[in-house]
Amino acid sequence: MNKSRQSKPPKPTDAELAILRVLWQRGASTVREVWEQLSPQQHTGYTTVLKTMQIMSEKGLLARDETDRSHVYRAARSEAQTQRQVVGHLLERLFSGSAPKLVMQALTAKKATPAELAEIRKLLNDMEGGKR
Amino acid sequence: MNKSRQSKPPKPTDAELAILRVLWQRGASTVREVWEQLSPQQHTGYTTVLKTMQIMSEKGLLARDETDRSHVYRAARSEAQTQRQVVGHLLERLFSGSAPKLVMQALTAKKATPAELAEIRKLLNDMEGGKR
DNA sequence: TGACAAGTACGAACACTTTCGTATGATTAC
DNA sequence: GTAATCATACGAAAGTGTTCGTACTTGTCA
Repeated sequence: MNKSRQSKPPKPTDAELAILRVLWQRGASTVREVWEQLSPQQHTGYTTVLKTMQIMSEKGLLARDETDRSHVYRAARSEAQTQRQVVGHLLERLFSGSAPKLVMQALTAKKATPAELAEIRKLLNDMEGGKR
Repeated sequence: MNKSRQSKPPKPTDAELAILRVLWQRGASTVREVWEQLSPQQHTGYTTVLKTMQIMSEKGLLARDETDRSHVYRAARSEAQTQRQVVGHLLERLFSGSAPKLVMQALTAKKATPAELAEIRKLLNDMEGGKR
C-alpha cells in the first residue's frame, strides 16, 4: 500500500515551504537543483533536502518523475492554491473568519506601496462589479 | 535561571492559539475557565490545558498571577500584535512580502460580505488619506 | 576494468508539540 | 479532624518535523 498521492495534501511546514518556493519559481527540478538554490540561505545538507522532498512526495505535496536517474520533482499544487489553503487556515484560527481583519493586519504588518494599494482597490472594484 | 518572560515570544502553535483566543475573549482567566470553554470543541483533558499554559508562560506567551491559589493567566501580547506577527511571518514565507497578493487570497479564500468589502474600502481610503 | 562521482534509500538521532497519568499540597465540608 | 475536592507540578509517552550519516546503485571516464 503506497501512501503517496493522497486526496488532500496537508498544510506545508516551514521547511517544506522553502522547497516549494524554489519549485514554483524554477518549475520542475531535481533535488540537486533545489539544494543548490537553497543552500546559500539555509545551511542544510544535500540529503536533508532529498529526504524532505521524498517525504513531501509521500504526503502528496510533490509529484515526481522517476524516468531519469535524477528524479524530477514538481509541486503538486500551484502557488495560488497553497496560498489559499494556508490563508484559509489562518483566517479561521486567528481571525475568526473575518477577512477584513486579516487584510488590515496585512497592510499594517508591511506598508503597501501606492501602486499596491491601487491594485487592491481594483480588486475590490472587480468583486463588487460582479455583484451589482 | 528562569527562562520565563523572554525578550521575544515565539510564534504560537495551533494548540496555543486556541488557548490565546479564549484569553483574548474572556480576559485574564484561570486554567479551569479556559478549559471549560475549550473542552466542548476540543476533546482535551484538564491537565493538558494546564501543562500547555505552563509551557506558554515559560515561553513568554502568557503572564500569570500566582497571588491566588488558582493562578490567573493573561495573554502576554494583544490579539492584534499576535496577528501582525503571524501575518508578517506568512507574508515573507509564502507571499514574498507582497501584501496585495495576501489580500487577494484572503478575499478569495473566504468570500467577504458587502459590509466587509465596504470596511476594507474605508481602510484603504484612510491609508491613502494620510498620504495626500 | 576499476576508481570515482552522482544519485537514491534508509535508519536513527534530536527537538518540539501534545497528551495525560500520577504525585502532592491546599482548601472546603461535614 | 478527616475525607473529598480542587489546584499545581512533574514525568513520560506518542506523534511529527528536521537533520544527517551510511549503504547501496548507477553512470562516467581514463
